[in-house]
Amino acid sequence: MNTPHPPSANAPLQRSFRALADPTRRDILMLLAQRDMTIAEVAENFDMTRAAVKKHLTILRDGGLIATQAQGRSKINTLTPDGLRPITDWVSYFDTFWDQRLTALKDSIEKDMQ
Amino acid sequence: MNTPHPPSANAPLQRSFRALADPTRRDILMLLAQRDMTIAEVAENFDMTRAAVKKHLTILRDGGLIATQAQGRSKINTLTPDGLRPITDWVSYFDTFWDQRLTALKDSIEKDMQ
DNA sequence: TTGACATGATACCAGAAGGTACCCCATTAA
DNA sequence: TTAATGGGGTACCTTCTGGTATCATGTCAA
Repeated sequence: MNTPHPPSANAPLQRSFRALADPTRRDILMLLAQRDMTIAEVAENFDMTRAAVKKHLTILRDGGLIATQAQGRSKINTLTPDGLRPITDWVSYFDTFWDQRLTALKDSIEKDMQ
Repeated sequence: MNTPHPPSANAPLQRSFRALADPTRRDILMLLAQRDMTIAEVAENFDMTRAAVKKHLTILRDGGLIATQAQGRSKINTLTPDGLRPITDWVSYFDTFWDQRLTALKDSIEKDMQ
């Protein structure tokens, strides 16, 4: 077995991708992109129990996509500004590899045609 | 329950996110970004059976991230050029919502300060 | 044709994931 | 003080997921 590539062995990255892998969680992010909400408010938008929504929020929090601030007995869930950073970073890293490969391929074709 | 947002109710998007949610599959993508490989060649790079790698490749294929071309009794796995498109599209869509929200927030603060 | 080899397919298993139900704690309002 | 309300935690269930083992299929070479 080879050593895995640095980016994918990255635990925070894994938590980010995991958080985005569920459609309900992506919906929650869209809701919170419009305004901050308490857990109960988020739960009103879904056909599942508050406990289930809470689990999703915890996973989003682990993925660094949202943050929580206590306010009295309520807890406000807020989008984290740079929460998607690990994802976009991975995508650009990947694109770099991919581009290098395409460039190398093009070069070798050009060399063959000489 | 509200109607889910269009982007997250999107089945291809879900398959893309699901494909990227596993670190092994992201490693496979990195490998294929460097050169095309048969199933056996990909499997050489991991400490798991060929069957397991095959499953990962199938999921990557479902996610539109790789394509397969038969060559004799081998099957070459190739990266799909625009495979990450659903992901990047979702991210920009999300950023749009987020930006609108930030802009609205800034406006209301400015209004309050008048 | 026969054997070797790359892949495909299926059954099966253990653990993770998404969900519910239920109970407890803290805070707020009457 | 008391009741209602927002939230946390845990136990439990079902389904999905990642993995193995095993057998079947197709293709190439001798």
